[in-house]
Amino acid sequence: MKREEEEFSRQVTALDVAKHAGVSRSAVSRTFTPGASVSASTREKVMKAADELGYRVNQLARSLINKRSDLVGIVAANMDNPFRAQQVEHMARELVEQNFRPILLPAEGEENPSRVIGMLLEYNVSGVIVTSDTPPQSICQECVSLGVPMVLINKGEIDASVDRVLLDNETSGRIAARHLYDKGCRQLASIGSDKPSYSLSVRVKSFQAACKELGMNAPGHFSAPISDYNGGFTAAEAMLRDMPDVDGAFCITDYMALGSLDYFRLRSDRKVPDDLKVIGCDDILQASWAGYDLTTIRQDTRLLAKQVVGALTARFKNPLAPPDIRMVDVSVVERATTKTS
Amino acid sequence: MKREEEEFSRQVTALDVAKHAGVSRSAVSRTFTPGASVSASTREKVMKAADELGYRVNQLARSLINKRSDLVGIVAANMDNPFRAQQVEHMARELVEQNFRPILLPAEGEENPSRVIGMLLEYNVSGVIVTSDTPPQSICQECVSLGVPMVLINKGEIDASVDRVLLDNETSGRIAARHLYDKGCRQLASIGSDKPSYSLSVRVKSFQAACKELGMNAPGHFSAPISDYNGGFTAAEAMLRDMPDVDGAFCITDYMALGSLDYFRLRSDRKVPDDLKVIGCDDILQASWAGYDLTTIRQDTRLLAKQVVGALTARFKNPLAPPDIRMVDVSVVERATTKTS
DNA sequence: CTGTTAGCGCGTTCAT
DNA sequence: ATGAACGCGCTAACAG
Repeated sequence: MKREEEEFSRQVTALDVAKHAGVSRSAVSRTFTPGASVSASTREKVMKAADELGYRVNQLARSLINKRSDLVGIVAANMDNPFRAQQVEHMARELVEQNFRPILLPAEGEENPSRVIGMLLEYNVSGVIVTSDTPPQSICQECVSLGVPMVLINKGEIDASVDRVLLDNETSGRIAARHLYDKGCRQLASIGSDKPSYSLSVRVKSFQAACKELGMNAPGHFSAPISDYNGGFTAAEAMLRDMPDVDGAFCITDYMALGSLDYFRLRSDRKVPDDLKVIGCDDILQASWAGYDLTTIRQDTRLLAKQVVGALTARFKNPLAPPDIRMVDVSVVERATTKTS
Repeated sequence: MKREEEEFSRQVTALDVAKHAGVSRSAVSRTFTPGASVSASTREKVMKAADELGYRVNQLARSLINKRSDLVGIVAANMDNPFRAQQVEHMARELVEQNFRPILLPAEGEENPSRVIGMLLEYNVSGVIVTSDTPPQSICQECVSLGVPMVLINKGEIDASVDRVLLDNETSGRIAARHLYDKGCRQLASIGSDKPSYSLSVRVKSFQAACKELGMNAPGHFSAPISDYNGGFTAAEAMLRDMPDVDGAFCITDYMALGSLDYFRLRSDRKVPDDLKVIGCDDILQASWAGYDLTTIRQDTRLLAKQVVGALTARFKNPLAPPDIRMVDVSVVERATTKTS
């Protein structure tokens, strides 16, 4: 079935197959073009010849005509964050599933954005997905102004007419406040980042609003330069110092929550959940580890990925449609850090 | 400088630039071809016109001629493992740096390998990088038999004539044994996976050999189905049950070590490092977290990435060279889990 | 339903 | 150094 003799010869082309099958080049092309009209007999002949020769369509040549490469750029940063890594993996998986090819472009802030832009534009990517704490503005603007379909994940501050997928941050904050309240906490605080992204600041604001509605004192807010483990660690320290009577904390990401939990356990005398209850957001894998067992608000990254790719394909079909904003539902996963004694 | 009026018009081509600059199309082509001969004056004219029109070379068309797409497939699985995620990120970064485009293909075991192979071959990838606990054999074989340059990371069992980059697993195991010995441990054990990859089994074997050389009892070995957090957790349980006098453990990956540490802390009365010392391997980010503070053997993923891309480019230059095997040095990072009291 | 023809955007001869 | 012509592998529009 397979012949391996021509390792270093030129790749087999549609013409080769055509000759071998005794048909025309177009017949071959049509056989491999989804919506085409070929008789069953010729199709069979072509398939046989193609199989014997080990023929594969050259998508590069095809996309030169179709004007769509089916390449999709994933611009991602902060992949040390487990949530981000999982996001990227599921996105890539979903893209492959839908017959797109994910090309991964790591990009921290504004580090060599021109190179990334070049990769995107010179390869005629069909679309771009951006997921990053600090999305590279210049990349987004360039794509938008050139009409390259783009989907932003959990970004809201960019006012441009761009498709977005975001989890229900509004509800997340409210759920967090409500959950802590139900568990008997009355002195709440939130732990976040100095320069929060849109998503993260919405979480804090809705958390604060919900606290007010529930008739609690205005919650404290403590933040660190970066929303990672160390950030959670240091913010937790600040919290206990400046707000000693805190009895419930909402960490805007699980990644920070892990740091906070370790601070409480290792550097303070507060016992979680007895003296202090903690709730996070994202439901990263680590949250379910026995060492943390963190109550959190789940974002289903698999669903998120589906929504993102869905938004992208919708945009392909209708490039002129108004910007699409999709919301992903959230739900509480109750674990040990908010248990009542 | 930039003109954004033609969002939905066809992309600007080299011919457009040629007309605009009053030169021939070849002149434009030459201007954007690294090793070409163009006079400074025409080059300047071309550049000006290109800039005004927002021209960018169409790499897809270019690669149709060059027969090299500069696309490099990264076939990766188990990206929940932080070490793997970091590896992928650094690889992608290095590839972009070297002007390749990483296309990310998540692949667990033998799940739809034909789709992945299609993505690789139909897009004429210049090369493939494989990193996975369970590398999809069929993909590798297909690529090898078709002469697609491939680099395997930390894989050794595949005998084919393929380039490989591996960290010094041999030394890792010896260092682990020696380090535990130096810290006063005498009853050692290793924690690993039921079906270890090449790398992981070498680590265990060299660990055992080193124990013997040091005159210690033969170390125990305990394993779990998967080399992840939960695997480390359950293997630790088995270890304490079957080998109660153990005083030093070598976890073949940090990912497992985290699970083991949590088991010791939460489900046993052994104190680390007083009753039991632990050393891991990889130096993932979590190992440095205050909650774990794990002594480990570092693999520099940045360096690894450089080696991988280096091996790939070397292969491009000389397709017929004998298989290249590159070793990455390791070093101990001493933290709390092996401290002496 | 089939084969023929004409490009897609580009690099590279081959003359000048 | 420069322009004209050709071809990379493929699809689409056109005739039969």
